[in-house]
Amino acid sequence: MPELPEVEIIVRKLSLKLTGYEVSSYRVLFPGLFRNRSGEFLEQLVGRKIVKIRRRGKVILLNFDNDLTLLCHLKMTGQLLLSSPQKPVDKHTHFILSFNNQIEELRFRDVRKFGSILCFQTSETLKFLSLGPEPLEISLSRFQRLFRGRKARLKSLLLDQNLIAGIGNIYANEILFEAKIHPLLSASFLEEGEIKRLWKAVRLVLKRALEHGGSSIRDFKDAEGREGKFQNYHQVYGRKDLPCLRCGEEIERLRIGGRSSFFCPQCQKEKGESS
DNA sequence: ATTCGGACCTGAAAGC
DNA sequence: TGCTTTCAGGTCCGAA
Repeated sequence: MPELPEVEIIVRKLSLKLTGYEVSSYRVLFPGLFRNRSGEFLEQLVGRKIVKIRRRGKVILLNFDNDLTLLCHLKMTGQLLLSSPQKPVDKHTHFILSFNNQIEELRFRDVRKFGSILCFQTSETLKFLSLGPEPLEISLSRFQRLFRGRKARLKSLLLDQNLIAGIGNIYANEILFEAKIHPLLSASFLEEGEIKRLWKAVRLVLKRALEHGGSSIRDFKDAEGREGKFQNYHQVYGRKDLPCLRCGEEIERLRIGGRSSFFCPQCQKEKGESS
């Protein structure tokens, strides 16, 4: 469910609330959540303090003061929720981290169970992450270099986390609309001006999404259980057959690499060869 | 080298 | 009403 803006919203709140807290106990309700038997490290978290919580792409990293890190990926329906320990635990809650300050605990909830947590040495972190640059930090010139010599469809490249980290299906669609580029366009056909538009669109769309607290289509909730509002501002995602908000043409839907792709055939003209 | 489909899961919504 | 099909903010793997 969550892409860069949603994950960032969660991380900001967790960082504010949990930094400095000391772990008092933990509960694993669904052991499959921990891959590579990394759950064996969990015992070492008890008595340790959280020193930093950060995001890299769509990944959430909780750093503890003994060189251990929890790496969380929410995949489609994962949630990290701050909750009162008194609140009943529902059947989709798979992991709970409790703190000495007993006012709030952290619960990992995930209906579809695609999400995962790894626990390992902080210094090993880089070995687990082969992610491309951050979309809000990359310079225009480096952004241009990303697409050099790439023949794949632009839409698929935007979703490639090794190329650029954090963009998912909603924002890839919205970014291409903002940049007025057809989703089937091969990256090698991108012109200089289009790349610049794309770079600007990436920044604009992600920043706007952040300002509106992310997109809640069905599952996304922030760390305090609140929904985002950016879904109310989507231009194309989920709007098949509805009029384009810019020109009135009907929004179309295609399948590209197995993912729904929404675009305006008028605003995002297909030019030349693309597939 | 790419691209595609399927797998991993559950549940909501749409279709009949 | 109820049964069936389709679809979903992600990624990984193996087969064409």
